[in-house]
Amino acid sequence: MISIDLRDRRPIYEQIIDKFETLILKDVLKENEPMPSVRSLAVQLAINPNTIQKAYNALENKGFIYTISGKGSFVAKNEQVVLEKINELKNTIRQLFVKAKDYGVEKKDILNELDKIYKKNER
Amino acid sequence: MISIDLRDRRPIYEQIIDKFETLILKDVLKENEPMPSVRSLAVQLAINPNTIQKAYNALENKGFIYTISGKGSFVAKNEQVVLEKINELKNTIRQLFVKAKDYGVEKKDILNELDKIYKKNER
Amino acid sequence: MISIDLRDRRPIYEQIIDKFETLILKDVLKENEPMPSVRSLAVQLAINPNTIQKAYNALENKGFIYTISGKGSFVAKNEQVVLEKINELKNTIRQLFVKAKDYGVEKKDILNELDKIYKKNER
Amino acid sequence: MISIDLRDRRPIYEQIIDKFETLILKDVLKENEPMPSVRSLAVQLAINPNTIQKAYNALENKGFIYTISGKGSFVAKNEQVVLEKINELKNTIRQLFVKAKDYGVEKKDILNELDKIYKKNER
DNA sequence: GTGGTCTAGACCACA
DNA sequence: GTGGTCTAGACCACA
Repeated sequence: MISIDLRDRRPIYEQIIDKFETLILKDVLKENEPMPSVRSLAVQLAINPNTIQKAYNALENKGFIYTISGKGSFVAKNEQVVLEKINELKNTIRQLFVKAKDYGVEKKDILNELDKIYKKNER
Repeated sequence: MISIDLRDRRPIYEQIIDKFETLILKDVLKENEPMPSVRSLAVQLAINPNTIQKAYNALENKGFIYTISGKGSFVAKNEQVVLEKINELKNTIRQLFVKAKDYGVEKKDILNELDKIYKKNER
Repeated sequence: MISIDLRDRRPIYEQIIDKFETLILKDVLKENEPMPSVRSLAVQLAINPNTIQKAYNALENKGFIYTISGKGSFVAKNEQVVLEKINELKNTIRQLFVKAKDYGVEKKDILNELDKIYKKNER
Repeated sequence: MISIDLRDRRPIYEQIIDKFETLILKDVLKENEPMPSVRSLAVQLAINPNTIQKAYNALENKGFIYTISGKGSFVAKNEQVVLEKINELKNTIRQLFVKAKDYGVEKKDILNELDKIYKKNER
């Protein structure tokens, strides 16, 4: 489910956070579903448990998971977190549009990219 | 011309690289124009010359500037580098479109953002 | 494994880059093998860690090693890098052949040198 | 006759030395022929006269030119210098052959390169 | 004056 | 422990 790219320049715990955020936002991991235990994931990825713990703590702080001590961690996915994340994404996209315009990229080129992803008559 | 944001989490030398890349790509700095000297920029930004040097080396490796030892550094801006950079930008944008679709963002929302930057009837 | 020649006119960091490139291309250092840590190599060669760091950064940029921050650096050796390096070498040799011809060196003299290295009936 | 590549990473005076050595060794500049005056070359190349002077001094030290004060510099080309230079070149070539063998380049590949320069039945 | 290299030494994030 | 960044400061070659 989760894999780590050692060649990736980002720190491991950040990659883990990112992977789980994506899985939760894509609804692959549903609300209240149990997260893999810190230990099992550490073994599976051949990574120090401290690193996994650090990632889980961050995910909890951000509101993506909740922990019941003695039972484990579970997917939280409150609606507010999802909206925040989507807004953040829109902002990033808008900034890149500004950059693109500055560099002389034409509007039609971007529309072209957009149509590759959202097919022609899709919403 | 150049300023450093100490609150920015990125390292100083990376901010400098980024600033100059943008200035060169936006054609604010024209081909063969002299770059500020390492020392003068270091004084102006109140930063150690080694840090500036590191940024300039990276800019030279990437093909944005060329250096004549004993004379200074100058804007290179070969066409290939510009095209590469623009392609890279388009790729990033496409990946974000995929992410947006995955998260359930609708096409019209993105078009909306696009029209904020490239006004309605602009190319 | 690695040694520095202080009489060599090339800067220290360049010598280090060169030594490791050779070890990797000769397959003395195999893929994914750990590189000596920056600090340990600095102690061993009695050289400042910054200088080693500079060499390792260059090796990473060139694709010879990859770095996991907090864990260390490892031999990358992707096939493309090897091929590039070999091509570069062939080009250098060809240019020297041109120079030799210009200077009036005869073909048999070069063949003679070649046979000293690749023994008579070797491939 | 002479041109400088500002993008070349080698110092200017070294490029000048190299260019003249080549011209003399190729017999383009014949013995006792006058060298361009320091001033005229400085103007022509838009370079500081000190830099030209430094190159001429080096060429004189190496035995490629001789100077008659008040009259100018002239091509020397003594036979010994030529032989030294050719030997140096052969050594460089031999070292590259060793490197090539180490990297797994086959003998026939090098012979192939050689035949590109010295046509098939040439001496 | 200009860039290039190097040292000594510090502090930080990450594993 | 490991790499990454940065400072202060020195010395050198080159123009």
